[in-house]
Amino acid sequence: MPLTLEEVGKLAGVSRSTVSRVVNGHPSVRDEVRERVWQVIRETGYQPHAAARSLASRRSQVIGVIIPEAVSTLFVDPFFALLLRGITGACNTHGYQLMLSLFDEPADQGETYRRILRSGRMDGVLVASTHMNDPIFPKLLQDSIPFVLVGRHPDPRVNYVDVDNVGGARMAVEHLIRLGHRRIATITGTLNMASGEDRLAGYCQALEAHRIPVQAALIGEGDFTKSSGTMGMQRLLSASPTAVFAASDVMAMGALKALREASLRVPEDVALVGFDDIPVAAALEPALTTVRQPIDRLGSMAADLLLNLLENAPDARAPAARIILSARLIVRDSCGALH
Amino acid sequence: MPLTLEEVGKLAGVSRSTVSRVVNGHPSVRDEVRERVWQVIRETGYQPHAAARSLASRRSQVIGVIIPEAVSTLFVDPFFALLLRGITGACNTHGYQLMLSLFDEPADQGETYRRILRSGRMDGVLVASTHMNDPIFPKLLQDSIPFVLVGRHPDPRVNYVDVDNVGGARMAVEHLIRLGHRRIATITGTLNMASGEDRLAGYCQALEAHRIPVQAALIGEGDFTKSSGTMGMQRLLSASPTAVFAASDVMAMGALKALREASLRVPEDVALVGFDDIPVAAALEPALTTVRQPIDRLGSMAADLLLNLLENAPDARAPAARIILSARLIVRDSCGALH
DNA sequence: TTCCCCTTTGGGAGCGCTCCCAGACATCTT
DNA sequence: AAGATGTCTGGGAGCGCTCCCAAAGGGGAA
Repeated sequence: MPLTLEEVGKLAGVSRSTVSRVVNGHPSVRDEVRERVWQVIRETGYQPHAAARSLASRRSQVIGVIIPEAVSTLFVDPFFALLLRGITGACNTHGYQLMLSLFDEPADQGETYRRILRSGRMDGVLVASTHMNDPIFPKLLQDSIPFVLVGRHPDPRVNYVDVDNVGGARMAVEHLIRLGHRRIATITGTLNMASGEDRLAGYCQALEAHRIPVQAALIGEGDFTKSSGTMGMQRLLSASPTAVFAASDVMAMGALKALREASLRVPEDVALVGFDDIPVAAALEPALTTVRQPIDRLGSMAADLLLNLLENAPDARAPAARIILSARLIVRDSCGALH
Repeated sequence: MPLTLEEVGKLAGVSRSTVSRVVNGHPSVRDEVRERVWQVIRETGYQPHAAARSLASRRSQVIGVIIPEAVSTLFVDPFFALLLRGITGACNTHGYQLMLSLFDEPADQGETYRRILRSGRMDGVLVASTHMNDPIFPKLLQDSIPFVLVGRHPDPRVNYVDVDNVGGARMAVEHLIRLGHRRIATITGTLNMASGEDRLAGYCQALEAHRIPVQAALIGEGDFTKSSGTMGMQRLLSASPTAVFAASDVMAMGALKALREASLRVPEDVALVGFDDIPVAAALEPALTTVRQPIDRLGSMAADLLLNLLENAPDARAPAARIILSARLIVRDSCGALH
């Protein structure tokens, strides 16, 4: 049975209200009284009751992180772990708590949505959704629940933070061009995800910037899984590319397997570049050249943005914030640059 | 401005109390009335206010997951992602929410502990701590906060779920013995973590069971990081082992690097076995033989156990539950069994 | 018929906090 | 000296729910 404000007040010889003021840092308390109250709080280990506070103040100091169903299968991807680390970092410094929801059941998404988001449990949410047409966005907008998306979104009302997928992909492909490659293939990610689209766009931009025609035969569609990388590569082999840009490291690993099976050496016969810089990329044989995303910054920026929205005047008329973090090319062995 | 019980009641022509009974499935409501109330709830999308509910009922339907500081650096490890997936699965089926806390600041751990655990925000917690002497345990016990530990703990009051690290390690080493190895080295994990200790114990047990003397020269201490695997392997080289059991796949990868640099082939010159079966283990060259833990079952079992504790009579006199899940040897190329 | 009991319903009293208003003084002002 | 400020403090009135008790009404037993 923890103490209440009232009881702390009695111990310190003041009222409930004064203790509340002290706890919340309200200035109009005499120094001497404030000190006495803190003393009691310290001695007793008093801690305000979160539910009571949130009932009375209409805010919970909790934000949610929502990872929709489609993504949660990919949850093992270190991406989410890093993202969560960035998010919790920001939460810790702002004294917020984090509620994690994986939307597992596609069936009654509406029901789950209601239970989780309309119970007043969280002040705002971060959504890590890859599908821009996820039905959650209209709902969040309609309920005017403050939210920030991790990933690009076309709706002008959506606040988001994203990595510069286009620029990252362009860097990767331009690096291959600089190394003299002209027949550069790509294995794309899922094309109805923003990251899949954007990385393909970056590939195309790089080629066009160097007046290299974009050829359908050099574009293999994948879905970010390793096996789609292998299959994509196998299909691309007939076009005999001298270099391949895989839209994710995982797919690059799949491609590597296909190349090995075709007795092609990397980078001697085919140069390979990935995207993501997952932890094993450096440990592969050959070490994978790839594009690194500042994932935990992505998380902390998204959280910062959301907390900002919550703390400062939530001015509905202000335009939505769109933050793009730049990616970085990490040159290793698989592109042949170091030979 | 969401509706309240009172307002739903007015719309349905009944009182607050009746609506509450309907929402909570209390039996003593006339069927006709119940139906009418549900009708209104469905039409209006009414959702009870979590804070009010939790204030009045003294329970929040939220459990916490605490990952202490020492571990959060390793958070990128897919272990935690899988564990979280298991946990959220169990939470979703029981209608609980999950609050995630990474204890980042070792400095004021006491302060953070208080803020997070004594605010009444969660009904119980899962602790993913690797250090058995983590100061959090005495605090949790003293505050009698229901909790379940993921990982072994000697205190008889602690409920825990763990993987059979001893048995897993023994399996791995016995497999090497069966393949004819006698000079089997090990690179240990951090030795004040239960998993580090236990895997070493399994290694020793396997040797002893086959009357092979345990030699200090064949035991290299690591700390679960890749570089400690490399360094450990380098030190062990002078003892010229024919096989190595690394207490984690990540360390096995480090060891692989050291072996390569020493121009030793795996598995021809030295057989190598890891532990964990992280996703890349299969993709390594050679594919790594390792021990697989049922990580997401670990998470779901821990959550189930905790929710059980919360839902059913929290009988303080009942002995703590200790659940051990068995591990499984995954034979691939690096141990030489397939040659 | 009268009484008792059982089912169903309504309302009061909190849960522990925040927010606001008013009161008690002390300090200025004119 | 009297009023006008200003500073600090206490208490009332909720926040939206649960829990309990009591009341209303119906049915059966005596």
